[in-house]
Order: sequence, then structure tokens, then C-alpha cells
Amino acid sequence: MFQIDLMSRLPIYEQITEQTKRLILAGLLKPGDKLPSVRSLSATLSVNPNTIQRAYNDMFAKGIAVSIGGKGCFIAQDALEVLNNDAMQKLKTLETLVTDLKLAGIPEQTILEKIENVYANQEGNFHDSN
Amino acid sequence: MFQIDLMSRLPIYEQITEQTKRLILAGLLKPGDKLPSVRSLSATLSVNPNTIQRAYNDMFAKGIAVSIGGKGCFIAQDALEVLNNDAMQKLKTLETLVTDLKLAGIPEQTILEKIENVYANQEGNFHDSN
Amino acid sequence: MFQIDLMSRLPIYEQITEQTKRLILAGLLKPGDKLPSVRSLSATLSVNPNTIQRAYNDMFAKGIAVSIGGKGCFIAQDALEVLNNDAMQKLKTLETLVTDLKLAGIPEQTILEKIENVYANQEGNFHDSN
Amino acid sequence: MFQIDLMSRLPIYEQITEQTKRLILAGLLKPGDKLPSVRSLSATLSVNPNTIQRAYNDMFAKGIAVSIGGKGCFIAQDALEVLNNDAMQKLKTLETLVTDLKLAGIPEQTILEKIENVYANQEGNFHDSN
DNA sequence: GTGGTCTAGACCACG
DNA sequence: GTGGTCTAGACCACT
Repeated sequence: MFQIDLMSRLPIYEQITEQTKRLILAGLLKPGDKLPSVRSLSATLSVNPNTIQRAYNDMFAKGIAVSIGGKGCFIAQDALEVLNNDAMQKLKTLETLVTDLKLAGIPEQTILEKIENVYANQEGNFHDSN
Repeated sequence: MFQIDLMSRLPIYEQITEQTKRLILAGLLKPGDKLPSVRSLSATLSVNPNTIQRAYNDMFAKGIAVSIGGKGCFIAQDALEVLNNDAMQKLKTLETLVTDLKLAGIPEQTILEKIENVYANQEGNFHDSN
Repeated sequence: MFQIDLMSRLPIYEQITEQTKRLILAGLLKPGDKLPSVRSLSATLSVNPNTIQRAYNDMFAKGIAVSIGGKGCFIAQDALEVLNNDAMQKLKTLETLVTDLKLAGIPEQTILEKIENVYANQEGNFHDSN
Repeated sequence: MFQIDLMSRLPIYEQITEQTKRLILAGLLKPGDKLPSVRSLSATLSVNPNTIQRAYNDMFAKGIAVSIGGKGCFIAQDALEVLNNDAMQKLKTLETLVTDLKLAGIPEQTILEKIENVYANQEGNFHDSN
């Protein structure tokens, strides 16, 4: 379910947050769905339970997930709203990235082709009807 | 010459490296140009000299700049090659970013417009013929 | 009869205790009245029977309810005394809360209006003569 | 500077967050002020550095404080905005608290007197001119 | 069983 | 020196 890169500059707990976000955007996790328990995910990923807990706390703080007493952790009902705000920020990142590419002499056509490819590919596209 | 954001997650020394790269791409710094001395830049930016030194070491390691004993630091002759490789990596980053935006339900048109805007804007555009 | 909020930081068993207190204060439950059986309340609220039992134990310990072997659970005769002590504690909580609001720059008038509103509203007001 | 109650139901890290909030509201900490270092506060309070770190992370997430590289942690520039939102929530809490007190038979006059006392007391009142 | 908190101690990156 | 991350292991509260 999750793929951890120990060498990444991104801390493990943020990797889990990020991947959870993507699973939600991809429709593989929906609001109300249960997340794996701290201990089980800890075992699956061979990561300390504290680190998993921290990832979950991170998601609680961001409003992506909620914790229910001795029951477990669940995707928040309004997780999608949070993720939409995220997308707005990413659009800005894209702008500076493209500016860099332009300065580096990359022709506009090259970039447009990349984008065509992404949008032409239907894999993982669960939101067409939304 | 440089603009440091103390709040950024990007370490200060990397901010200096990144901005130097942009100045080169923008043509404001050319191979052979002299970089400010560690002490003067330290004073200008109100940044610890160690941090400036680290930024310069970073650029030496990447082949963007060279140190000439007793004379100072200069933009490397083959700095532009290095920056071209950089651009290739950024193209990949762009691809995952666009994939995320697609999943978030951002329409392709929105992204294409952003790119149009960047390329339509002639500011700082010194490398059209590359 | 009870309204459980699974998301609340307040444990479920305390939510039941608190709401029982309010029902007593509102006069909807009187000393000697029978409380629902653990099993039936468990079913009604879709809450684990252990949790209901814990809530009842909580109320026994506080002197709000009593268990009569084989018959069921009942509101204690001196439940109202217990609740009066409760009110004294809440007055202290109110004081620190108002202190915080004052520090936050909330004008006294705003708070006085809130209180006026509560006392002006006659709903559920069964104890005016106490 | 901080007062920790190990027996409180409120976790230590939240006690630190809460007390920091009050210090800000009281004007004893202003935006831009430096918070004690993780290690020094850890020593002062005899609390594990991890716990202090968690408290600080909590404040970062809430926008009350910011962390600057190897420099230290500081009160965020817009901390006061965050605290104002906090006050709005507390006003709601006040309302339910007063409702409880009314039900418990506490006369309105008693409550009004309490509030008079708080607002009459000028101690720690740094915001009169704001 | 679940999540939540805390301690202890190590290591890294940044300034 | 600073903060940030992670592991290991313990303990508690709630369901």
C-alpha cells in the first residue's frame, strides 16, 4: 500500500502523508475508509510505530484523517477539500518550474508534449465523472 | 543580487546555489565572472560566513563555480552544461507534478494556460536560440 | 435519549455520564428513575456494551446512579447534591475561560450579551426556584 | 516561564502550547520573539527533548510559531490572528458552560459577578490600547 | 485490540 | 550551537 524510500530527503512520516494523499486523489481511499492500524503498518513497512503515529498525527493536523478512540484512524470526510487547496499550491510550483525550464532553453513544445502525454494516459484516472 | 528566505525549507546555502544558477541561465552571470567574496556576501546578506562558504563549496562540487587560490571564486567555464543536465531532472519533476494535478481534477486547459503565460512573457528571456 | 459524538475528544463513557447529568438537571430524569439496561443502551447507541458498563460504573463511583442487583440501574436519591458540587467546579472553569477571553481582547459586553441570551431563553428551564 | 502539571489530563506538549498562547495574549511574548531552545527548555522543565520538540511542532502546525534552521524557534508574525480564531471557539464553549450552570440552578447574578471581577482586575491586562 | 504519550538515546543537517 | 528525524521500549486510556 505504501512505498518508503529511506534515503529520500523527505522524512518517512511525510512520505506516508503524501502517499495517502495520492491514494485519496486516485480514489483508492475514500472519506470514511479505515487506515491500517499503527502497529500493523509499522510491521508492514518495517518502520517504528512512533514514526507511523507521527505520520497519522500529521494527517490529523492537516485535516486529512481523523482518529476515533480505540477504533482506528479514518480518512476525514472533508479530506478532498484539503487536497484541493493543495492543488492550488502545486499550480504555483508548476509556474516557477516552467519558468526555470524556459530560462534553461527548453522549448515550449517539449513541455506541452509532456503534459499531453500525462493527460492522454488514462491509468489511475478515477475522477473523470466528478 | 541574492534574495534569502529564512523561513524557507530550502537551506540557505542551497538558496544561494539555486539563485546563482538562475543568474547564469538569465545571462546575468557568465562563465569566468567573479563571484562576491565570502566575507562581502556574508555581510550583504547578513548570513553566517560558514553558510556562504558552504554554498560555494556546493557550487564547486557541482561544477558550477571554481575557486582560484588567492584570487576568488568564479563561474566555471562549463557551468552551462551542468545546468542543462539540471533541466532534464526538472522535466521529470514537472511530469510528476502534472500527474498530481491531473489526479486532483485540474483540467489540462488550466495548466496549458499557465505555460502559455510563462512563455509569452519576454522578461528575462536571454536564451531563445538555445 | 443520548447523543454520542465518536469524533469528540471526550471518551464515549464520559459523554454518557455528562448527558445523564444534564437530563437530571433538566428534570427529565429524577432520583429513582430507571436507566436503560446496558444491553439495550448498547444496541440503541451502537456502542460496545463494555463502554456502556464503564459509563454506568463511572456514575456509580460519582454517586449519580446506583445498581440494584437483578433489577437494574437507577438515578441515585442524592444525585442532585453531586450535581451541585459539579456546578461549583464549572464556575471556576468559567472564570479561567473568561480570563482567557479578556486577554484575547474580547470586550466584556460581548460576554455579558451571551449570558443574557442563555438566561433569557426559557427552554429546558426547570429549576428557576432552586 | 512554563508550569507543567504531570498529572493533568492535558498532555505536556499541549500544556506548553497553551501556555505559550497565553504568554502571547498577555503580551509577554510578541511575534518574532525567540522561544527557548528545545534542549534548554527540556532541561528547565525536566522534560524529554522529544516532548518539547513535539510541543514546538504542534505550534508550527497551528501557525503560532516558526522554526528557522539552526537558529531557533520564534513566535510567528501572524500568531495573533490564530489566537483570535481560538477566542471565537472559546466563546462557544462559554455558552454551553453557562447553559449548564443555568440548569444547575446557578442564578444569573452569580455569573455576572464573576465576570465583573475578572474584567475589573487589571493584572496582566496588556491589550487595553489595541 | 486500538491510538496516544513519554522517555532515552542516537544520528543528521544547518548555521 | 540550533532544530529534525528515527528507533526502542514502556505505559496509559479507550473500545
